[in-house]
Amino acid sequence: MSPLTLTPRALYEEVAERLRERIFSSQLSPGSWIDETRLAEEYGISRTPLREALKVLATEGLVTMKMRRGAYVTEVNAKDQADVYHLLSLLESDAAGVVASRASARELQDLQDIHAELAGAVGDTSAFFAVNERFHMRLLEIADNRWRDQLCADLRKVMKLNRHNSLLKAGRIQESLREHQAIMDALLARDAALATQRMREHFSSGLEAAA
Amino acid sequence: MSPLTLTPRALYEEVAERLRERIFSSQLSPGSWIDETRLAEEYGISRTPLREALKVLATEGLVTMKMRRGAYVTEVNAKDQADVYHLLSLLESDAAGVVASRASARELQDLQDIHAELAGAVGDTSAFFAVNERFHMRLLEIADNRWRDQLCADLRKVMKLNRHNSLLKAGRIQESLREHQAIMDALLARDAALATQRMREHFSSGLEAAA
DNA sequence: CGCCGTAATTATGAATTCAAAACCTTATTT
DNA sequence: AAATAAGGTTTTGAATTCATAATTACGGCG
Repeated sequence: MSPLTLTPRALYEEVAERLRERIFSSQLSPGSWIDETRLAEEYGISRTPLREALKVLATEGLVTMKMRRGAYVTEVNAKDQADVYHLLSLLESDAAGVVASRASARELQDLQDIHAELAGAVGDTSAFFAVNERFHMRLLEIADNRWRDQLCADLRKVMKLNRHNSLLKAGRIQESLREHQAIMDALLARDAALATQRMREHFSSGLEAAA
Repeated sequence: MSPLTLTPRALYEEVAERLRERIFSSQLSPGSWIDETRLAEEYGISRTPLREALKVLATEGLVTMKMRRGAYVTEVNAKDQADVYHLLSLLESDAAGVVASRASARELQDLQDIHAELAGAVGDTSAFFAVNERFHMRLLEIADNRWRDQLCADLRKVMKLNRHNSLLKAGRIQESLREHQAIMDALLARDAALATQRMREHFSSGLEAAA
């Protein structure tokens, strides 16, 4: 069976995504050599798209290419995680401020609807996670900066794929909901500075919970 | 004795660099299609390393890959330009705050040295540009977040796609120098909030000058 | 017993080949 | 004459092949 036959995205992108997951879940451990031939065979593809994916990952900094000796997994340590989280917080907090200033009434209503869903999903952890993700996504969408969207998506991948540093701890659901409420209040009040600050606090407490 | 000089970096990197130059000099203009076959022939190489280079550029945002129709030079409209600039401002301003809080005396001295160089290069526009670039680079380096470094580098490349929106207008040299001085003062005073604010203002006036 | 030099093996980097999708031209039909 | 269907051409994406660098294995030698 070939799981890669029908590809909505380019093959090299698909492969890059799979490799990222392996890297962040430590199936490909930091510092280790990446065996092109073995992986290509395992995925049932040739080395060509795999090598393209590796070069993409090298540009992203996840992989280090050594001349004539192949690709090695770059180490993503605790500091890296913290650094990425910091950037995510910075970008999304700013987005919250933009939304508070410029969102239409309709868009704020959208967010409020999602927030209501979130409140209703307190019992179901995985549903809560999913709705939470949607809230943040929609917020970014409304902030209307496709470059930021891309950056945040990439950064979130880094965070999400490390199982030990989930963006949202199970035990924090009630607290997280309250923080979201506070953010919504600031957005509805059109207070950009407050929305920014509360989003930053939201991220900040997420970090403490992860520590 | 050293054949390393013949292959200082990988071929695909060399090609990527050449393509960047062509893009920045508008020999490859935004929106235009990139003819793999023609370019490979022109460089006297096969399509394989050229395609690898294109994928790297796509990751950087300079090039857009369209499924089954090849590579196109990314087109950045005025809004894109503003959006990217906003992110650059956000990230570098935050970096300035971090530097103010955490830089060692030695590192601040480094910045001051570069700043002194900058002051000495007021007469030579291209030298001023180069030193200015170095100042910002060094600041990021000291902020010590390799993920941000990468993001900023990529965003700056995207800014360079539009020749008319240089990050630093020739006519603003004196003003720019004063702003750098103000930033340095805040850094030396270890005032993170002030450093952040002044860096944001520095970017803000750059945007006005570009408009 | 260990060290070095050389042959064999393996892996990388790049060219070439190949299948299929997109495109372009042309001719046919209404 | 316009629309469109057919066929041929170009171009992309990916597999395969090939040359060379690097690593390993082996054997002779000190």
